[in-house]
Amino acid sequence: MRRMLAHNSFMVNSSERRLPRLEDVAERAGVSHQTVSRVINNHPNVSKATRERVEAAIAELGYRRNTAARSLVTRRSHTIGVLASELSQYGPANTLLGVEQAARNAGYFVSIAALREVGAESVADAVRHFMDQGVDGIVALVPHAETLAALEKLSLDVPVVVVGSSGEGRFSGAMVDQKLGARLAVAHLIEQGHRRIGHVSGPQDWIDGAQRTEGWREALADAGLADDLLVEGDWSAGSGYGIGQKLAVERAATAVFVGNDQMALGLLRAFGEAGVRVPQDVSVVGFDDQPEAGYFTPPLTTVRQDFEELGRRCMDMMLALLEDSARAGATVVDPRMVVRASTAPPA
Amino acid sequence: MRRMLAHNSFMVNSSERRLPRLEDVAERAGVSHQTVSRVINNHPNVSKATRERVEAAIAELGYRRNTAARSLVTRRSHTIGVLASELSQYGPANTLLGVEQAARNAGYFVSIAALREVGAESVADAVRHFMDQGVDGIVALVPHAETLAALEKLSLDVPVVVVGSSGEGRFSGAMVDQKLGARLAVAHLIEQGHRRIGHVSGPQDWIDGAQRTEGWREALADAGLADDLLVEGDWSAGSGYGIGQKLAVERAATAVFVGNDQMALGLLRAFGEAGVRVPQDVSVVGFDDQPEAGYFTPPLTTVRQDFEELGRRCMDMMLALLEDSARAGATVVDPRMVVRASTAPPA
DNA sequence: ACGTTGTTTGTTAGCGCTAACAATTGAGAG
DNA sequence: CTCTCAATTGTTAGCGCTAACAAACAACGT
Repeated sequence: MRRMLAHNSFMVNSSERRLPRLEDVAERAGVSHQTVSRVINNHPNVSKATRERVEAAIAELGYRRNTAARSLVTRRSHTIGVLASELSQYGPANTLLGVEQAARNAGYFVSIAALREVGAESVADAVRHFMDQGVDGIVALVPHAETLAALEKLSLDVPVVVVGSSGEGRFSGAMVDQKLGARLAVAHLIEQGHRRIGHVSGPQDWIDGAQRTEGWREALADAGLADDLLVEGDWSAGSGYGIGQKLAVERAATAVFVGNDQMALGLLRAFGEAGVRVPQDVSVVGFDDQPEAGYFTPPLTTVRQDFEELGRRCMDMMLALLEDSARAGATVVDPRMVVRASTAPPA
Repeated sequence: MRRMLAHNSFMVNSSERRLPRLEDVAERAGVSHQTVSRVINNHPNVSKATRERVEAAIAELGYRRNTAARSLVTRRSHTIGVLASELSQYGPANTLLGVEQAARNAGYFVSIAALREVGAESVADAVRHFMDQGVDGIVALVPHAETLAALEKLSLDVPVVVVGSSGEGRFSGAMVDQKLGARLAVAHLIEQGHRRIGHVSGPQDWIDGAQRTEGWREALADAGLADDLLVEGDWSAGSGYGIGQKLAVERAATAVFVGNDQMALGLLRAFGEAGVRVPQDVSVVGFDDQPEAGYFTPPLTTVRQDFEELGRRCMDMMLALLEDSARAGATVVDPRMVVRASTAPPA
């Protein structure tokens, strides 16, 4: 008891010269360092008395295991790499939060790598970065089909969970059922009596974009309606605005299902400028339900996705894979309608 | 040359049993492992011939340095922890991207920890997480003054860079000049002839919120105008909507400077419903210039901040601190006005 | 020729931890 | 009172790397 080390929970790290090691704890508890190792790793064969003595010593010294040393011998870094593009978007950002939460709860670290651009080289670069770090697994938040394809071409020796994939490829996946969401949106419009239902889609090379369009098409087919009113945007409010200007002139549809809330915002703006009233003249449905959607002009009917839940599910799946690398599969989160003022029966 | 290992740039990791080590490279190049270490660490005293031989061997074997082993001996993880709250918001998310970009370019890994709630215990928890991981430094993306205070109370032995702090505390900081941004916004309104300029502020316990309010106050004082029209919101569109309803009844101001774009959206919505025309009856200025701001009804005049640049500056500062821990200070990014249709001279 | 530099390379130890094995102890059966 | 077995604890080796030192070698002036 040469020196008294603080173990106040608010004192995260003392300014001592050297951090205590297993050996220091062992000495203090009067056991071997291996016994201390057993205690911190919850090995069963440690007597209760010893365990308590060791735990006391750990608390007194404020001992924290050295991750690098453990990684070196176990070949496990307890780090999950999150490969993300479009992290500034509402969806991916919240998914990341879900992943982080679940990971930290499970004792894992979360490392991120943002994709600078879409393309195989950029993906390979990010993956190399993760391999250098020795991540135990990779969660791919990659909405582009191309990115996913590039990832599948790489020969990886860690498990990969893809967000937004149905898990039919090489990797496990967790996804919000985009097709279902689109069908809900279109069903809502049909229920209100709409027969000419257009679609402002997201880019079709995005997995979610293609899925939503497919759902729109299926719902229309089920109802015996035509699926000829389709325009492709780029997710941005600006593209929605441009498309809205055209649609305002054409006036072919009484309702429009828009691929995301941002494009819907642009559409509403264009309609407003052109004197097309929403919902009296045209009904508009968005997708995502970002927090602002309820304050658009008019408040937007949209499809809500629980991105955080998606992230948590992802991490759950990753943990399962890390325990038993044989297992794989997919988990699906259901979206739901949020009806606001931008939809109404046609005139 | 028993086995031929691929070193195709697309093959990130072979499925060999064991990854090659320094020793393997050394053997192949006919040198000692230490010489290989010198090559990969760019030590000067290696002859050109040897260096080339070693580099060839590295490429042939696809050797990648084991981070855990290096960390164990150097006590450097080459990892930066980003402590973030409100990561789902436009600003912090983009700042994170800037940090990630600069970090990866500098050969650093980026680990994240999201704050589950505001409060000292949550901060201590996240910091402990980072210390367990052995991060070399922490970038704090913490907009609450309280969070920052909690962080300052901890005794940390790694450098900390705070985003949004002016660097006058214990830590270095990188910030967008919020006060200047607010002054620009108010100056723009004054220039248009407004004399009664209200402010819908963000929460005053947020650093940025308080700064913007202060800037509004100063600009008014400089012009000899009253600063009595102040209401505090919570950054959300919903709070902006509620406040907008009240302001629409009171009609005390001819112009409103709103603390962020989202609250401005809510305000516009409330004004629209109440028949208050923007900008004819009231001018509105936002803050942030998120991508959608140009498509509000009407398009929003606002103050643009370059969040990614902020993130990059942060990381630059961190790198400087890591090289020379004595250095500290602050770096400031200037915001700029983006004038759109929501502002006009008073009637 | 000689020592005296400086440059390049090799050897050794050890970072802090866990896995594998070895040793010790105690309890119960014979 | 020994023997066996299981439970508990200790000992040893080594994960892959870098720092520190040692050795070898060349170049140079005297």
